[in-house]
Amino acid sequence: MKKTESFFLDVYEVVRLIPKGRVSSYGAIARYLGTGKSARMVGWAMNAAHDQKPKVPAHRVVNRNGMLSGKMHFSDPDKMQQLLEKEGITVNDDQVINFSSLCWDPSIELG
DNA sequence: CGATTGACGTACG
DNA sequence: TCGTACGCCAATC
Repeated sequence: MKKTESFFLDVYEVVRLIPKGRVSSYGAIARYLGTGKSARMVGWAMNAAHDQKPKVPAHRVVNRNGMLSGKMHFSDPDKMQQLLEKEGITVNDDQVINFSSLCWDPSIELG
């Protein structure tokens, strides 16, 4: 069984579940998937998210600080912030404002 | 097969 | 508050 593959798909699935106008963190997703400390694997999965047919809203995934650490990996660095602002999320200095309230933790929201 | 890297997070000083 | 160090695990060199 391709463990890594299911892990990637699982990450994409969770990311798609992030409601519009909300954001999540790599660590929160990692913990929900059971990887726990391996939040890097979530980011690594995101690296391949561009190739996914169902478009993955990777712009809704930021680090635990609410900083757009992955903006540079988008087609255009500013695209990520534009998408977030388009959904009603305020971004300043590559950082999500009021992130604490906007943080969408799957381990909590999904139960 | 060993060393390096990385869209992270926590710990320590 | 900020910078450095370490762990985590898979992919890449």
